[in-house]
Amino acid sequence: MPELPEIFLLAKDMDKGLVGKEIREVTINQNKCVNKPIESIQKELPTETVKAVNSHGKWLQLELTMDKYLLINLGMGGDLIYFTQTPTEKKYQFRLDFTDNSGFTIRFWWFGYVHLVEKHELTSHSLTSKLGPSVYPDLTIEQFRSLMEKKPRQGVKSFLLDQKNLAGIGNFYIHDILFNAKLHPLQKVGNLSIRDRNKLFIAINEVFRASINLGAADYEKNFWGETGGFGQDQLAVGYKEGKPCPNCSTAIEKIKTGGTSHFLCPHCQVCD
DNA sequence: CTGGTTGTTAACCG
DNA sequence: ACGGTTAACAACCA
Repeated sequence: MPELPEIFLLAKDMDKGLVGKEIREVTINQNKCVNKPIESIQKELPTETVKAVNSHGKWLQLELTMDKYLLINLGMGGDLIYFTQTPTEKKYQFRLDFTDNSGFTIRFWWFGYVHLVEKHELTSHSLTSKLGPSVYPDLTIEQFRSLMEKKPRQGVKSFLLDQKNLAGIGNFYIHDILFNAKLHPLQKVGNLSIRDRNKLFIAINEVFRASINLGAADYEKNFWGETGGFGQDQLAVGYKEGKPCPNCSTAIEKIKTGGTSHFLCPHCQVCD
């Protein structure tokens, strides 16, 4: 559940369901996803209690007692699912059991991370300390404008996907965000008018709000193991090569933008 | 068997 | 230094 809508909802559900629970046991089936030896994590985590769960972009942050933090990234596809007695999922890389016999399992489709850090290490943690602000729901238009002013030469797609600028946008939602703002992915940030910048800000909020309202992406599972209601049917141009643009009926094109492909309407989204 | 993919980083190039 | 492009990680699907 890699992008912001999925992680945002997961953090909310985890905060609702896990605060106050005490960790009894940790199971790690893939040592590459953790940042310390398995034995030291299994020694450190038990007796810790969950204080709060927050999200930052595509990262989950479990705040524990004793100033420890568990930082989780589900990589490219993956789920984190709650259980009350025994896990509902059979395959998992990471599992946490609480003293009340509930717990959760984490399964990565591709590579993900579960890092245990001290509070004072948060500012030096290489994977999260350089993240920009989450794009939803608290980012203001003023912050968004000043971030863009720092990167005038970057292409707008590359700008939005770079987590050091803004945290949370990924390759699934980027197509419709740029379509809603009527922008070409390779347009330089510095060439965007004030109106373009405002439209882009609104587009990000519209797309993410629409997905969150439907329970996020339908290709991922939430904390309770249920899939969301936002899928390709809810997208305007993403993954719709050859279908008519909902705005002007021109056939949607699939183009290469660097290493990834991008779906756009060649009539509505043009580059200067 | 081949190619593509919702994420992230490092290495390389101009 | 900066932005763009690739490869690697390694799992699943068409």
